[in-house]
Amino acid sequence: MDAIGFETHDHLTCIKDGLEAVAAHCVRHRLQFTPVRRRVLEIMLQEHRAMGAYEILDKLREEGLGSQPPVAYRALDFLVSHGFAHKIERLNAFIACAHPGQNHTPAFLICRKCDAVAEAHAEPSCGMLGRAADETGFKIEQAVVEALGLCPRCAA
Amino acid sequence: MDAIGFETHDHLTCIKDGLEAVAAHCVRHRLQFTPVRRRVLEIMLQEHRAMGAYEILDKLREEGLGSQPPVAYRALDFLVSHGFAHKIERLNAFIACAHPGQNHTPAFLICRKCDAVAEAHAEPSCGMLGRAADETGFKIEQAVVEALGLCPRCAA
DNA sequence: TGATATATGTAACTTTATAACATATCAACC
DNA sequence: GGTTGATATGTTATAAAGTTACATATATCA
Repeated sequence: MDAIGFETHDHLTCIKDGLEAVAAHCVRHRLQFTPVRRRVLEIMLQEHRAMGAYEILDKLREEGLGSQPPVAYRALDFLVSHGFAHKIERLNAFIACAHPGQNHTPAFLICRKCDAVAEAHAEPSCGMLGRAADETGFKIEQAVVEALGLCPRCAA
Repeated sequence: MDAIGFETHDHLTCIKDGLEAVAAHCVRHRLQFTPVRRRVLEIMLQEHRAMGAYEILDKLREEGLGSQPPVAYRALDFLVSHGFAHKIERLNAFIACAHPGQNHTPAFLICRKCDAVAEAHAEPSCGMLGRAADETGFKIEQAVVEALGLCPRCAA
């Protein structure tokens, strides 16, 4: 319910905390937080915006961490499948999760003017969608919720 | 709130009614419902499922109605921008609208097993998303709501 | 009928994503 | 501590999705 992304904040802390939270989660769950995976997450945390896979790949390439698409896509698959990052379907882009580790259904507010993305929380089983699913007998496992519009800054 | 798509129905009628509703809407609004646009909508109504742009293009090509990607994408842009069809972001695919002409915010229930898609109705300004938007001052103009899971048939 | 806007035809290209297979590294058991 | 099976990376090639640009045609309306 809290949206993260349109406010100023202590960015160094947010990068550090994000990385540490994921690192800790990986230790607890015996997941391999390898250099490429770590760096991809760090890049997304640093940029703090939705980035295309090839844009991330360019950064990896500069650093000698991998130069071919599968390197980026595999790291992103890992991060997304464990909830450390999300794919913004509407933008074909990826963004670091604002609540890593916590089991949640993200919803995004995407500014069409400046491309800023804020992550909010949506409960798919609630509301009209949940009701429609119940009525038809559909079992929701996952949900993509993306709102497009104008962020506070661009609306002003 | 009503989901359309997981039930059996009179399909010939649904194709005919869909085309007629769109044709009438185009007349009222002075839109050009050209042969390619009409045929693309008809293909989607006939198949009654989400189809990729290139899959639609293949059919057009067989019929001599156009052979290059822009032909399909332009027709789809027209149909989507006027609400006669929708893009399913998660599938990079398109589907005929179940309520053509009516101003609405569609929500989709997508079966991950059989790829069937049902169109329901979602009000983006309601619920948690609307609340998050209000709190941050974000102005929602459009929303993508797509639930993934199992349709009644595949769940059984 | 002429001017303007809208739609189509076509070639070339960009962006996004995956398949397939070889090599390396990890992890955990004996 | 080496062996083995699973997991991760490197690399080539290719598939799938979408756009640009520009020429031509058709519709709309004064």
